[in-house]
Parts: sequence; structure tokens; C-alpha cells
Amino acid sequence: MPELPDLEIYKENLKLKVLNKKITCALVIKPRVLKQLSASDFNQKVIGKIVKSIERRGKLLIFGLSSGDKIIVHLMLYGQLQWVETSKRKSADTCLILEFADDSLRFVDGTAWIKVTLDAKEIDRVGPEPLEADFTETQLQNILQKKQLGGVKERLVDQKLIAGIGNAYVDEILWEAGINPARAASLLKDKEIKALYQAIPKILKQAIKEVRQRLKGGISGEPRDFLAVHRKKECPRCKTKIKRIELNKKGTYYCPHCQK
DNA sequence: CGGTGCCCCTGGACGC
DNA sequence: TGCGTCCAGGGGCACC
Repeated sequence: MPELPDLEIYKENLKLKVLNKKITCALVIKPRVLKQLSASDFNQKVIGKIVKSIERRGKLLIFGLSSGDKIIVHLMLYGQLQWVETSKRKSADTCLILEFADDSLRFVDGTAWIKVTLDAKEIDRVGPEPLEADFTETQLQNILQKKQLGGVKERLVDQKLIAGIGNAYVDEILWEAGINPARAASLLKDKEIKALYQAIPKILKQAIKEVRQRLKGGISGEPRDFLAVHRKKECPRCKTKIKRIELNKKGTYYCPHCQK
């Protein structure tokens, strides 16, 4: 599933493809991907409009239109973007298409879990951006300590608390900070919160670079080969065997030697 | 209002 | 090779 670094690169590369281009046609093939919105309303509001901006907010991609409307897309677990010639045969799992002059942007998902909306309020439902300068250590401390109960991992992947971190990168961040993912969030020491505060941008920025290099201008794929612990076998630092546990029904990987 | 657990769904991994 | 089975995984929502 795409997380902040993947989406950041999709955004970058999408800009080169669709910025300042007119949406000549829209096709809603699986209406269930539209959130509180009919296909005819969607078509009416986007066809003929020009894409003036592309932003990422958390795991959302936001296409700003010349009308002022915003197309807000969440790729969920399996959603993929495709940039193809409009005439190219479409696979059965294509959910929605935005057509431009010659090429189309297709939203493909076998599960049709992708969510598309025009409701700008969706954007405000997610927490602060961890790579923005205004994300402070005090903010992180509040996120971890505001409630007594709950593990540190579950807190960091809660989109209402911090935007963009998912199940893979949270493992990497906790490894970088040397913190066991099962630790109680509210009991972390100041030193550990500081380590976490530094690890978050370090891991995410590094990942953005790696993903950029690997996608080579493309808008699909989630390179994960450079990760240290998530779905890995041994710790690159100490060679200890990586442990896999389940936390909140999610596969969680950590180094029992480096993460306490 | 908060916490919990289920549901959405299928590709890919795995066992035989 | 090929068939059956299992299950990951973000977010919404019903339920208490």
C-alpha cells in the first residue's frame, strides 16, 4: 500500500503529466469508489476543467481544478495509477478514468477500495504533516501522551494524529529510533520521543529519495527493497534475526536487539 | 464520546 | 503444473 514517500513521488511525477491540462472526459466505471457522490455529479464537475495543482496530504492525492473544485483520491491498500494512451485496452479492474488530450489517468484496483471524492472536508480529517516545518517535538509528545492507553506503533499510524505513515514505514521509523513497536506510547521517555522526532523525517526523506530514484518518473509501484526491517530477515545493523509479531492485526517487524 | 471489532476484496504466497 | 486455502491490510462504521 502506498504511503507518504510513494505518494510524494506520484505527486511529483503526476505534475509533469497532467498539470495545466484539460480533463476532456471522465469515466466512472465502478461507482462504488465515489464517496457520497453520483457519477453524473462527478462527471459534470470535472469534465472540461483544467488541473491547476496537484498536492499530497497524508495519503491523499488532491487534484485542484480550474473551477476551484478538488478531486481527492485515496488509493487505500491496492489502488494503482496508470498513465496510458487513451486508446489502450483497459483491464477489468479499472475503476475510474480521467481522459486528457491524448492520454488518460486511470485508477485501477481489483478490490475497488479506492476512494474518490470532491468533498474538501476530507482533507482536514487528517493530522499534521510530519515533514512540514511546523511539526514540532511538542506536538509529537502530545500525540503520544494525550491518552494513557495505546501502543506507540498504533499511535503513529493513526491518520488523525499524524498524516501519511503506514504499516511499512512505521516499522522503519521505530527501528531507526530504537523503540520496540509494542511499547506504551504514553510511557516513552523524553529521550525516546526526541529520537522518534528525528527518525520520522529522516526515514521519510530518505525513502522519498529512494522511491524517486526507482520510479524513474513513473506513477506506480511501491519500492521496498531498501527497507531495514519491514518484511526483512535480519537486522542490517547487528545481523540479529528480525522478529515478526502482530499488533492490531497488522504484521509488525522489529529487531529485538536494537529496539527496546 | 471512546473503544472494539468487523467488513470491504483479491492477488499472491504457500501447501500438497 | 495446478488447484485449493489463507490472509494482509487502511479506513469506515455499527455497536455498546
